[in-house]
Amino acid sequence: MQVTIREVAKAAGVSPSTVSRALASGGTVSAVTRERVRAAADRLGYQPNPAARGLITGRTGHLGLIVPDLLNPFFADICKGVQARARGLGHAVFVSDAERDEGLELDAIRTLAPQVDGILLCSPHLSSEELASLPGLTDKPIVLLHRKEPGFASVTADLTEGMTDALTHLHALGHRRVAYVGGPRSTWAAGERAAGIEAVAESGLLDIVRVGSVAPHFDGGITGAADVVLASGASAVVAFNDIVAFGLISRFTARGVRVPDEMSVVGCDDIALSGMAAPPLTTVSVPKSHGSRAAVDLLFRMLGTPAVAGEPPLQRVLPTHLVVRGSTAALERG
Amino acid sequence: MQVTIREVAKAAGVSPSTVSRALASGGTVSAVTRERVRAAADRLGYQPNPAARGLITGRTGHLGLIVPDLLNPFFADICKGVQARARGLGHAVFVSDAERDEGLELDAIRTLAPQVDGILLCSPHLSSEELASLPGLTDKPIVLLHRKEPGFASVTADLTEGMTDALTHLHALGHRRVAYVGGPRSTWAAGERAAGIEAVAESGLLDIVRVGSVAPHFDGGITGAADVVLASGASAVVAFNDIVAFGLISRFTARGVRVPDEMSVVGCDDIALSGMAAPPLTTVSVPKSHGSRAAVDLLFRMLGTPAVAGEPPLQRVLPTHLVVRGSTAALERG
DNA sequence: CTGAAAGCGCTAACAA
DNA sequence: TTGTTAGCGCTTTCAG
Repeated sequence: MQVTIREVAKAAGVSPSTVSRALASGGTVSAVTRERVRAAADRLGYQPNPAARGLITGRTGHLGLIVPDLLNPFFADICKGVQARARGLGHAVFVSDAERDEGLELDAIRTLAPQVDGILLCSPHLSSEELASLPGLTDKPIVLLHRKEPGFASVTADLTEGMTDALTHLHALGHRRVAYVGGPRSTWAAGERAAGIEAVAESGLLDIVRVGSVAPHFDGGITGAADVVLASGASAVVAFNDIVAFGLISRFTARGVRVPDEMSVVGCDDIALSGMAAPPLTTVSVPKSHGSRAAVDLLFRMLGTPAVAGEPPLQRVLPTHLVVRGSTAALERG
Repeated sequence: MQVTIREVAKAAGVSPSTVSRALASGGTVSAVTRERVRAAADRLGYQPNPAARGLITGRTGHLGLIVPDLLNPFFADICKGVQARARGLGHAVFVSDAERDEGLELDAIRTLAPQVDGILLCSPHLSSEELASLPGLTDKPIVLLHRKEPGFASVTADLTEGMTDALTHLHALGHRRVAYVGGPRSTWAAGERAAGIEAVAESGLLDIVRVGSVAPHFDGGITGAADVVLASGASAVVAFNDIVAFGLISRFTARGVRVPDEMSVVGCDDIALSGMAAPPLTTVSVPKSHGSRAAVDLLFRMLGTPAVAGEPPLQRVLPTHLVVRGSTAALERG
C-alpha cells in the first residue's frame, strides 16, 4: 500500500538500515549517502510507517487528549492549543470527547493508552478515587489539565484568585451586594472558584448571595438562576463561566433588565466569543493556549525523564487575569 | 511495557495464534478455549497493541480529521460529531487544526495519511487545484466535509437554500431592503451562500445590499461592516455565519441600534451559543452532528468498498433549516 | 480446532 | 561508514 524502506534502499543502492539512519536525525551516515537516500525517498514519495517504527522504538508519536465537551469553547480552545504544540514537537493528537460521562472517560483512557506516548486529561468529573485508579489502568504518563490532584502532574489556573479579582473589581465599581451563580457542585474547578468567593464573603468586603449551581451548558437551568439573582437585590453577578454568563444576560435582557446599567455581569474563562457578545463580557481570563502548551511540555519532560519514585509530580499553577469589558459598570447611587 | 499476546498464551496454556483467534471476532476456536483465553487476558489486563496489528492488517483503526479552526464553534461541533461516530465504529480520531493555513493543511494531510485508514477534510481554503493534487499525496480515502468538489466524496449542507429561506423569512416579516455581509471571498461555502442571495436578488423579491466580505472570526472587520449596514438603509441583515452575526449585533448595540426592534439579524450555522445570546439568534441551521455522522459513515463505506474507477464518488447534500429565534422581528410601517 | 512458522515495516545491536 | 541479523507484537497461511 505504501512505498517501503526497502524500495528506497534498492533505489539508492544501499541497505535498508542505511536508509533508516540517513532519514533519522542522529544517524551516522556520510553526507553523500544521506543525499542519495533523501533524493530516492523524495522521488518515490516515501513516508515512514509510524506503526512499524513505534513497534520497535516503543514510541508512537501520538498524544491523547480527553476533554469533557468540545461544545464548550473553553475545551475547544484547549484542544487547539494542545494540537498546535504537539505538532511543533512532531506528535499527532487523538482527541476524545467524553461527553461528560465518567464511563466514557475511563473507556477513552483505556482505549487511547496503548496507542499514545502520554495522555492529557481534562477531567472535571472523575472522582479523586477514580483518578487514583488510573495508574493501574495504564503506565503511560498522564498530565491533568485544569485540575490538580495529589500524585498527578498538572497544569491549572489560579481560579481562586480570579474570583477574588472579579469581586474586588465589582467592589471598586461600588457594588456591595453581589450574586454568585456556581457551576456543577462536585467539580474541582467549582471548588476552586468557591474558595475565592468564600474568602471575600468572610472578609466582609461584600455581601455575597449564593445562587446554587447550574449546569455549565446551554440549557442548564440558567433562566431560573437569573430570576433568583434578580429577586435577590444584588446589583452584580459573577457567573461560573462565560456560558453561564451569556445565559444570565440573555434572561436579564428578556426581562428588560439592562446590562451593565442595571446589572453588572462577570464571566470566567474568556472564551473567544466573549469579546464579541453584546455587551462584550467582563471575565476572568484563564490562560488557555499557554496552559495547553505548558501541559504538553510537561508531558514531554515526563517522557524524557520517567517518574522517579518518591519524587512528587510537577504541578504548575498559571495566573489568571481579569479582562474588563462592557458587561460591568459603576453602580449609581450605591 | 505492555502485556503481550505471548504471556496470555502462556497463562492460558495455548499458542499465541490461538489467543489471537480467540479474541478476534471471526476466530474459529472452541468455546472452552475462548473462555480460558478471555479469562487469562482479563486477568493480565491484556490490551492488544494496535500498531502491531495494523502492521499486518493494513488497518490502523484511526481516522484523521482536519479542520481550519477549532475556535469556530462550528468546527468544534463537527469534531465532536465525528469523534462520537468514529468511537461507535471502534476508531480513534486524530484532530488537526490547520489554522486557516493552506501549507499547514497540506502538511497535516501528508503527516496524517500514513497513520490513518481515511481522512475527513474540512477545507474551505484549499483551491480546487490543490485539492485535485491530494490523491497523488496519498491513496487513503478522503471525504470532504462541508465542501463539494468534483471527483471527491463529500457531505455538505444546502447553504443556497438556507440563504433563500432566510431572505424569504425576512420578506415575510415585511422587510424590503436587506443587507448581506459575506464571508471570505474565495471559499466554497461563501459561493454557495452567495448563490442563494443572488437568486433572491434577481427575483426582485428584495432589495439586496451587499456589504463586502469579512473574515469569519472575531476581529474580522465586522465593526466597519456593521456601520456600512447601518448607513445603507437596510432594516435587516443576513450574516455569513453566527460569529459575524454576533459581531454585527455587538456593534449595533454599541451604537444604540436595538436588535431586533430596529434591525433584524440572521446568522448561519446555528452554533451552540446562538440560542444563548441576547437576543437569541435567528439562524440557518446546518446539520452538524448529522453531517459528521454521515461523513464518517461514507468514509467507512469507502473503506469497505474501494473506489471503482469510472464510478463517481458519492456526494451527499443535507438540508438546512431556518431556526427563528429572537433576533428577527416584523418591520413596523414597512 | 490448534500449533508452528513466516512476515508486516522498521530500527538497533553487532560485525565488517 | 555501512551491511547483516534479529526481532518489536501481532495475524495469517499452512500443516497437523
